[in-house]
Amino acid sequence: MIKLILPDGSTREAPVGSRPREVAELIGKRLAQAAIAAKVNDEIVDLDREFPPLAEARFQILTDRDPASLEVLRHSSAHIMARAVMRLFPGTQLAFGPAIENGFYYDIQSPTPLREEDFPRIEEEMRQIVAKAEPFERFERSPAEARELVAGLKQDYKVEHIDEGLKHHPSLSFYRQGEFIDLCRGPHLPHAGKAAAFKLLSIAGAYWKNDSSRPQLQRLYATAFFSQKDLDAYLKLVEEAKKRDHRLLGKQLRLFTISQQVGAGLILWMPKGALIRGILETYIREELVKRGYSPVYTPHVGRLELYRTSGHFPYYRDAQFPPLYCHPAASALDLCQYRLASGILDAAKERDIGLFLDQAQLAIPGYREAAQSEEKLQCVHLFVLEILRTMGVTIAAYQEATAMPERAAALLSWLVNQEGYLLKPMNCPHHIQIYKAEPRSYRDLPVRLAEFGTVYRYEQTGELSGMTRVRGFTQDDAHLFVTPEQVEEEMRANVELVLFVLKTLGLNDFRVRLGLRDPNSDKYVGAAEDWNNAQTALLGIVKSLGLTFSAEEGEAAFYGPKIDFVVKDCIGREWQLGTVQLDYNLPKRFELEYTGADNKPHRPVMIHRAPFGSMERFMGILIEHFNGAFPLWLAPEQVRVLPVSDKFNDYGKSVEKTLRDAGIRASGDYRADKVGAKIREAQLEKIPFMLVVGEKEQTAQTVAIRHRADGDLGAQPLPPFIEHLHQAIADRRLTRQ
RNA sequence: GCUAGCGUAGCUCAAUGGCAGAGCACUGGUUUUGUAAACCAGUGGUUGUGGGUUCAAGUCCCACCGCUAGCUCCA
Repeated sequence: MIKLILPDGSTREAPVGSRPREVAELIGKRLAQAAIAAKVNDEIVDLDREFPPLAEARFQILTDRDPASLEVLRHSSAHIMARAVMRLFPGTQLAFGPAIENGFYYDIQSPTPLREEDFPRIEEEMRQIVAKAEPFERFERSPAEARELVAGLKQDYKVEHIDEGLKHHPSLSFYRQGEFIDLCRGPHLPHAGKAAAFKLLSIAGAYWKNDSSRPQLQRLYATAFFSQKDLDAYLKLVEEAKKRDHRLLGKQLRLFTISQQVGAGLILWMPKGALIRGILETYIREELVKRGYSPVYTPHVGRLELYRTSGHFPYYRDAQFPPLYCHPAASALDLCQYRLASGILDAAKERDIGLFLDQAQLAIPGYREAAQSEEKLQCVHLFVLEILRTMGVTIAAYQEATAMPERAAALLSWLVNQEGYLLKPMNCPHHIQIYKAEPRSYRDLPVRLAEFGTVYRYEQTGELSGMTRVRGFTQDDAHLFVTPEQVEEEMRANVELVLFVLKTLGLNDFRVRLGLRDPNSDKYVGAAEDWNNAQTALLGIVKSLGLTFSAEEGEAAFYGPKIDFVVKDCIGREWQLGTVQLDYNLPKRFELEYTGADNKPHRPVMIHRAPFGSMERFMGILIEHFNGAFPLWLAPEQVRVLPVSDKFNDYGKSVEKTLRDAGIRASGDYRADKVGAKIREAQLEKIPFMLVVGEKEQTAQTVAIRHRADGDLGAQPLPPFIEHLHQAIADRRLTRQ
């Protein structure tokens, strides 16, 4: 017998080999009917799963009121969807089909690609399946039997998955639903009839096992609820959220624009957006001065050699605007050098570099057809010789070299002597040169150099998105050069600065991510010991500040670990805003020093940090956060004066002038429109205050105040109203009161 | 970059392969207005770009550019 402890504390005995469903029936018929799944200790299991051989366990029947049931429903809905697709598109291969935050998906590969037009048919087929209310039956097989079973079903991805990941499991579970059998861990609904409300949402590509070198499948996104009412409410919520989209509001409120003529991913800040940005910059600049930062200015380009030294140019080669070389042959030779230096590559890397060379439009004769070996390098080599000959360039060391690495080195030594520039992808190398411009003593540290530095990164086309992912952006950047002893205090102060900034703007819905190195990856530079020290230091800081955070391997920068502040946009995508990063690597690469108290040279540690992250992304998120209704201190237009008719335009203009003289961003609407129309327009522009002026106000020398959210607030003389505005602005108030 | 979809006036959207349209905005006029849209008239287009099929292309085909969703990437 197993002793079950129910949520209310009561206990029940259940024989070994019995199932949750039987217990539910004993408790009550209605409960058994409403049951979706059960929770045994902390595990969610099928109603028909035998109890494990335990002496006692916490036990709970889950109904559609438990949030955990929703996940079960969605997982089962994924099976139902896959079954429907299999019926309509015979020969479809199935991959993974999990429940996700607001629904579920299934990755599939059908002989004919699915399109959104197919959704109604699929949904209809799903309804047919649901109407039959067939049970989900669980059974187990050994890995070898399981492999045979899925191979017999002609499910190649499932076979591959067993071979790659599951073959060492003692036993694998399957679920059968009518003719449909799927390898699956479960748990599932008792029967398909419980899947009351579902909707297919979108279709997109997704790589098999999230690996871009593997085949790309079709991912069908959908969602499911226990009732149509819940589904409708969810869909409505999504629709409402989409109205906050900064791309939409940015256009409506004329905050920014993107022109195809200027280029994709390049933000043009319109006057109103620029005004808000200016206020934010002033705000943070004042804060930095208080905190001992030194503002600096540096150019938008730098010598290539600088970025070779920092590592940015070679490391992010394919995510940068092409280098600007003065010599006409240098761009081509640079690409050839890059390829030669890369050596012989595996298939995945060869594909990537091939794509990169295609994108750079470097057509090396015979390269594509050449075997994946020394042969490809030979093509590059012959191409280099051709360039040297036709362009009249002599590189003696190259011509003399016999081995490919030697040739790559010879080319590089020619290239580094060429005049070449890079649009700066990072500000740190420039700030480092300012640090190096004078000898530094331990007494000078920390040196804190701050700049609104504009950087350029050639993001993949598919990544560009409004203001949140762009190709040119301005970081509210700073680099701190500190002694090892100062690291902790300075890191802490910067994390606190980020928290302060977020709080000022009411951005409370963020998460903290501790980005750590993936020890199995080769993409990180620097000594393991430095990494460990840095990571331990960061961990200590987030812990001591009492922040809830998630430590994530593989999320570090290539030169050091970081603490990121991540928020969600209106459609639920996550974006990194503020960041604080620790770096032992660049000080080494640039041989930074300060003189210690012992009169000997020491190496400083660098901290990279940006509380907003990028002005563009921050602005995008802020637009959505405020739904375009910026608080008074940020509103591009704070007050609009609305004369009731043009008889009162003169009085309106005097009110407007008084406001402007008091430093308020005010305008007036003196068109021959009714006041209702003027109000409507000001409301749509989300202007915080409207001042209606007519006969009464002119006579009494007052203004009738209307707030965009709170409506008519009655008449008041101008001076106290201005005083109120001044106070709210000074306090950076987020609400009217 | 990849998969799927999309691109018509400043904005939101119409238009069986058969004369490119509406509303809003804008301009001019009338109205003199009291808390979310007064009325009349007018301007506005090489249908993203370039090719092709066709008697005829916004519509069909190809390439490129851009946008959207997701995947991969993200200093």
